[in-house]
Amino acid sequence: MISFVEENYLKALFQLSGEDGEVNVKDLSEELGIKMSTVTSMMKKFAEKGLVHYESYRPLRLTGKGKKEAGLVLRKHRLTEMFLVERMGFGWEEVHEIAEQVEHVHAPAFFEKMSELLGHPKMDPHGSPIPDKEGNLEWKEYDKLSDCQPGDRFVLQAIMKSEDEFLAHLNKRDLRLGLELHVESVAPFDGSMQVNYEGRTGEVLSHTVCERLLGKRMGEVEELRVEG
Amino acid sequence: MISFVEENYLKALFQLSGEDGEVNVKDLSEELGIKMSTVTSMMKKFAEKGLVHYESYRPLRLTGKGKKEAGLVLRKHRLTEMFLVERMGFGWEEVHEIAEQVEHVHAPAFFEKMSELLGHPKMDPHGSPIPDKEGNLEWKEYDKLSDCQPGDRFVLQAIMKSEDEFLAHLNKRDLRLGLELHVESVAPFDGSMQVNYEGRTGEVLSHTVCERLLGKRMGEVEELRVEG
DNA sequence: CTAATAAGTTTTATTAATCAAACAAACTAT
DNA sequence: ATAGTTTGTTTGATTAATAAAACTTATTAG
Repeated sequence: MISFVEENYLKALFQLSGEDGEVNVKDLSEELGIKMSTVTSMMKKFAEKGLVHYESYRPLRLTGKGKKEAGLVLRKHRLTEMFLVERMGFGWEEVHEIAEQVEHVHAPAFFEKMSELLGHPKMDPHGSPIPDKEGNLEWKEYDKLSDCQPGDRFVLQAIMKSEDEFLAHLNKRDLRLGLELHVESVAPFDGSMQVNYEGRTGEVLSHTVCERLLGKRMGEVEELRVEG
Repeated sequence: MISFVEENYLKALFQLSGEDGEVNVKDLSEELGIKMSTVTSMMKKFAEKGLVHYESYRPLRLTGKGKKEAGLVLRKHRLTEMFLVERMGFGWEEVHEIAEQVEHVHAPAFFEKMSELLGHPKMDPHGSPIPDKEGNLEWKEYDKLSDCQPGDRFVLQAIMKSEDEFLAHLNKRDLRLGLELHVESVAPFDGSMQVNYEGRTGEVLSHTVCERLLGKRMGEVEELRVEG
């Protein structure tokens, strides 16, 4: 049986995984608010259980099994959030904390019922995907904001490597999932972008940030293209 | 903060408390499926925290604070059960297990929302009372089946000192909350009763059992009485 | 290329929850 | 009342999750 604590490690590993799937002990430690020494011991246990690939002094990587288990936790979290909003009348701000608790309930029928009552959603309302019953997450092909051109519109739907510090950075700029951005200009020198969105005008985002913002790119003339 | 495990001890203590409020270490141990030695140490900790009155070799008794905390756990459990049935479409048989998990969620707003959506019920559908937000259980004045006379009707609404062995005894006889019994006869010798209910005729219940079955007694002529 | 710094690991220790085994008190039945 | 049984306690050990401190490896800035 997978414990409360283990579920939290798994979820954090999953969310900190970037494109290469690598996670640093430090980031994991900070995300969970737990000392690195503790994380190291836990990761050795996880390696024993076949949940992560672990080698001393190298970054961590979830195994297939680890990804699946982590996906199941994320599924419980996202279904709970949606259920709280759509069926119980909570506001989106309130639900994260509650879902952090409910996601650790061991009762598959409970979450399947939620899924059923919500019409088996594959996405939450912000476009974040909900893993399926097997814990598999369909990684839809997101575009990166950093690949956009001046004039493009872009809907922010997911975040790569969402550790707390990064989320705080986005929060300070009122950037949240579901938002539509307009790319104003791109600096050829460092790849930083100037964008407009919901009230904010001329906000500058560094290339590092833009690379980690995922979503749907809609070029200026997209609507005019002919299919095929 | 009160832990998962502690909440289970509290709920069990509450449910095993009889009229005198006393609970044996043995019963608690069996109810929880935990060795007596472990229970003893835990009860010392509980005494430190002011949750039980503890003296070596004497029965346990919840303190006021203990009763309150236990009441809050029971509230979470009962509200969850009702919510699962009335708002999520589960059957009554399925919900106990799930509620055993959900009751340990630390999120007051979650349970208050359930209560609100259910119209702040004071009773669950079987007549078991739901403690209020402060954990206080309004001990309505139940009648005991053992105080009934031949000819009386009696609605079973609660059970005193509900340890597993006793519940199994009731289960074997298809006795469950919400049932209406008819008292056929009472043996003057040992106080055992012969009762009829839902299909069963002439079922004999010992005095010991009848003393622990609580509910509403409706004498033959109750309806004819004048108020005051 | 080093020296300094950052990241990661090891070792030792603590706390919570548990059990087994040995022991002690309380109850019971003749 | 006393022997036998049941109930409760103590002690010693175990496992999971954690931290502090000392140590090692990796990265980076001159």
